Amino acid sequence: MPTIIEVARAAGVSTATVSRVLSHPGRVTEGTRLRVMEVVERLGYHPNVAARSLRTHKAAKILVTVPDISNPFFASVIRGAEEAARDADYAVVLGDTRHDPALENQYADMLGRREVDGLLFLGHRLPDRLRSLVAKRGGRAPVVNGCEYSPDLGVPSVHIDNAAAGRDAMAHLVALGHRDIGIITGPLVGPISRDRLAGARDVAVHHGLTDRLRVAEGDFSVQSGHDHAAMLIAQGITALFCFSDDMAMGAVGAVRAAGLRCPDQVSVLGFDDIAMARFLDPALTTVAQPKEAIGREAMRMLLAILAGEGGDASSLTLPHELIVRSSTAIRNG
Amino acid sequence: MPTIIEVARAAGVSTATVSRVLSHPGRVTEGTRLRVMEVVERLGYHPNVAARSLRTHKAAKILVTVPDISNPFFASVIRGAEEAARDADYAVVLGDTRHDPALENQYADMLGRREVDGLLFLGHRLPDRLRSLVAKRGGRAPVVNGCEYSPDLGVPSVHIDNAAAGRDAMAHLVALGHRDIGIITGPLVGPISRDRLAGARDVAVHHGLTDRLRVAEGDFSVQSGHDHAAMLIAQGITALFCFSDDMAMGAVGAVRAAGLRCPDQVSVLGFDDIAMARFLDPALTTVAQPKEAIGREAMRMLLAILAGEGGDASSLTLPHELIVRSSTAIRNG
DNA sequence: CGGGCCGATGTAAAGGATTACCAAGAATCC
DNA sequence: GGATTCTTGGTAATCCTTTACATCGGCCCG
Repeated sequence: MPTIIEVARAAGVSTATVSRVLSHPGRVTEGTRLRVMEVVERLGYHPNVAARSLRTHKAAKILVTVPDISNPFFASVIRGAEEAARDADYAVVLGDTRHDPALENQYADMLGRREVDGLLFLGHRLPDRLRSLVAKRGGRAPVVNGCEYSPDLGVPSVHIDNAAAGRDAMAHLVALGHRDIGIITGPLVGPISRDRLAGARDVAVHHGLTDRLRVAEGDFSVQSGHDHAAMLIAQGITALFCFSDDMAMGAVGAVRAAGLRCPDQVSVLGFDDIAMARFLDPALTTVAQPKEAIGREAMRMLLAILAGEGGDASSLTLPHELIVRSSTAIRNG
Repeated sequence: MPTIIEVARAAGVSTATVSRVLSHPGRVTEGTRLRVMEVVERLGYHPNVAARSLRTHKAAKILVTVPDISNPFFASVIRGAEEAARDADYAVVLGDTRHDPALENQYADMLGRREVDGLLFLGHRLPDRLRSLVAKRGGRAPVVNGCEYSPDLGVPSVHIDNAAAGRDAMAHLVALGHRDIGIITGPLVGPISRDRLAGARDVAVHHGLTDRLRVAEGDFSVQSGHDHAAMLIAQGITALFCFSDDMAMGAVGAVRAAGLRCPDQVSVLGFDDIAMARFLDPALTTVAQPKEAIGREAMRMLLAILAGEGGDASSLTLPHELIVRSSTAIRNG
């Protein structure tokens, strides 16, 4: 493992020149550049990142925390984030927090240790440790949120218009003639679910269905979708709006388990449009989110903050789309 | 951002003592330990990782590369790996290589730059850059593979017995009376698919079905499962063995699209037992892999190599299990 | 032809922690 | 009580790069 000193010696130049060849090629003569590069190749030299990081105060790493990596929605967001990071020569450190605030804080400490340059968090909770940092530096703190939008957090974020999405979904079910509608939300501590629910409620109110709306709080997992759906079906709903495709999938299972058919007797509407949604039976009607774009744009926003670009970074709303497939149908009877 | 020097000054000790308090608490008196810790807390001191890493030659990071993070199987493996890493105070750097050898190599360079201490790769390709390293250090190189098993790679690995799994799955279909069986493999360049296929072939040969077996090479994605299944169905098969649940899901869609029913006219058998397999319609018969355990054990193996424990690390085979649900049934007519 | 400038390169000082080695005081033993 | 061993903690070298500043020619211009 050669160091810059050995390269310098072998090339007959100083370490400063070697460093410049690698980091600021424009600052050296073409001749020396070639001479040094030849030695670099021959010796297989790679600058030691710890030394570089110590000197430059940059880690070239971004921490991405996610509440549940086995949720395919988050996996896609991460993919987008990773791609954007790589394009800018940053690496992604992954933190799977399993919805655990203690783990979220533990990971957030990496920012304090300067182990990473920034944090992109996909949950809804801003780790306690970061409160003061964000309070002090506001939109200039190297912290960005993906998916959730809560202005009071003081952290820029990339997301869809969840209230509008909730309205669109609900309006679709109402338009199909459904009156007894059940909703399975995600954790209501998060603005995502609250906004979607608020949107859905708007539509219910507008159609005088306020009292007939049934709401259950799920956790985005297949299992919770299944369990809550079973309960709501027993209460006589004819349509279910689930805040994730995973839960919708569980709900379809519950419909069948109850001896009913989807969409004939119970319509099910999901959220996210994960890859397999179209291949399910019935193919899932769902609200598509631009998953990779959310990750990509959130990462870009974070990198822009790190580069000191622009004014105070603010939030970005990306478009969603209701995709009608076969899991929703006109109310039967 | 205080440094160790400021802490030392404030506590009235030398930097060496502060360092010892933090890294080797046993080497100092309880009294000084408390005194130093008090200052550490008060100042909010965190050791700078770049400096530590420069000095100790350890990055406390492991690179995990995955061909496709949006594949739920890999997501689960990563979750297990991340957990094991965290338990040992290592962080996970994520590399989504998208099956691209160039990206695999780019990520592998992180090992050369000492940016990470080890590599856990979940694909089937050992990056070129690592060839010589592995050739030289064999099982002592900080490189471990998850899922795939190829002895000729010279890299320790954690996996199931894919040949046996292939036999089990095939035997199940044959026992149900199927004779015209189609197989949709993953990329055949990888040993996973080759081993499973070999196992399946064994059973076919044993039952004199060699000539009736139809094999198509997929890529584990839902879409490829759908497309290849459509083709095989047209050739008259009555059962399909897919090497991933995603592909099985696509295959079930193709069965329906062909106007047939699963499992009545075409049985479909998957692989992995992803979370939603049981909630699909029909609930998927599949070969379960201990996904998180694979990740966890592979990470532990890697950490053991880094700790210099044990002899040459070798491979570990974890148990698989055929889970019979409703997507496979006795051959009809 | 001399001074000023500019571009290319070298010199050396950070950057912040760990730890080998050493010194000094305390405990132990005969 | 003096020699010896253990503890405890300090001194300072070291890990490897980056970069501010210094230097040194060469070139241009008056």
